[in-house]
Amino acid sequence: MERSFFERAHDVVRQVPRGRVATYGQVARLMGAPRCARQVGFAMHASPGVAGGMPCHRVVFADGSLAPGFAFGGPGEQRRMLESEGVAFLPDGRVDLARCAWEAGR
DNA sequence: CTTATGACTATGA
DNA sequence: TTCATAGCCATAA
Repeated sequence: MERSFFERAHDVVRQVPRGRVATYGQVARLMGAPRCARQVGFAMHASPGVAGGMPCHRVVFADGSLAPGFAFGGPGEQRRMLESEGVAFLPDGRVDLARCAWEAGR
């Protein structure tokens, strides 16, 4: 079975532990496509959702910003969900990558 | 084959 | 610091 780019992205995002966040570029690199951060984002959009085993809310921009136009029920909903998992936020409204950035194999 | 789109990232002003 | 633009590459038509 050939795994589409989507499925590979899903596979990597699924490995992100609770209370941790990963950047699109990081996910792309782990799946063997360091230049395909945008395609990862598109895969998230096309993902089955959190209920489908895809914690796409744990995937953020390289600077810790959350995805614009989010659709889990509202942008504030994603932040609430991440905080509920133990992710720290900065006063600017960005994720504290210095504390919650996910490292592969950990 | 080419063109258009996009939940990104890096760079410059 | 923030904002705008260019480059990147997979997928669809």
